[in-house]
Amino acid sequence: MRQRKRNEFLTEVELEFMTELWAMGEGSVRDMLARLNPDRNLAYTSAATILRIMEQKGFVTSEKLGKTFIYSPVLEKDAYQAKTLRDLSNKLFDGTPASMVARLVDDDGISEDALKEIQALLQRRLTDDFP
Amino acid sequence: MRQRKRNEFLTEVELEFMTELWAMGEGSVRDMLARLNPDRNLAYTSAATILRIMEQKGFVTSEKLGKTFIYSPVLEKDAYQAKTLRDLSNKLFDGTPASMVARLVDDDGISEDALKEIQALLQRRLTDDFP
DNA sequence: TTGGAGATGCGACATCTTTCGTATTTACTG
DNA sequence: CAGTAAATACGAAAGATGTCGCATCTCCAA
Repeated sequence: MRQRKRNEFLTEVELEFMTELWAMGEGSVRDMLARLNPDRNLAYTSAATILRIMEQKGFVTSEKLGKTFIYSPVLEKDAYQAKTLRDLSNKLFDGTPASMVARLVDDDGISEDALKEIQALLQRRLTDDFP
Repeated sequence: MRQRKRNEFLTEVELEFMTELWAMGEGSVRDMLARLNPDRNLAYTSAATILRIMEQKGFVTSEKLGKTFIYSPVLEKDAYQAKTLRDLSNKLFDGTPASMVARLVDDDGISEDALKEIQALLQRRLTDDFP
């Protein structure tokens, strides 16, 4: 299999696909198409191509079942989330995660419930890990 | 001036430039080049092109001083940070900012002081804006 | 065992990004 | 007021992404 240049981050469409794959656990091209928004109108071959490239990039693996490839994520969603946050923190928040949370919390779009949830989360982390 | 298609997010290089522009407040092509890592070795015309395109996209404005354009950010860093976080939350964290903080806080790198600082900020935000 | 439905492989094309070289314009200075 | 150093404008090339059509391959049901 030809190896593609490895960019460690997913492109727009790759993230769209990976999100479904994380939710499904695994799936074929048909499974993927069934999950995409019907308005998406993506050709079967396009979806197949995208998955094939994602495999070449190392984001997914495949296993043949009958004549169909079943794709699975290589990286867990948690791990990818953490990696993305680290990258964003470095590139846009001077490498200080705290400033990232600060900005998040300052955002007008955030609800009171979300804030309270975050607060509880912090409280738990503080009492558990720094007693 | 020709208008470019507006993608509301900065590309890799555009973010690199915008970061310097946010730090400088404003600056010419020369100012930008002076701030980039010396190993970067970017041609003067490349930097000029990037800034021109950023203006076409609406990320910066310019003002002529003598024969030189002085560029300024249109969007403040805070606002762009918030926007980026909102987008990331939607695309990778099911639209729940709390899950984003959860992932962040699970990371070992964050200090107790940082956590406490955030907690204080949250407390203030909750009591001030949701009395 | 074989014909065909359905899957994969691949090349092509349009668009966007990043980079640069060349051509042109411009505003000081002598 | 002209010459020139320095700036801008523009086109092009190389690589990445997103999409699709066509060619080929492959099971399995009759």
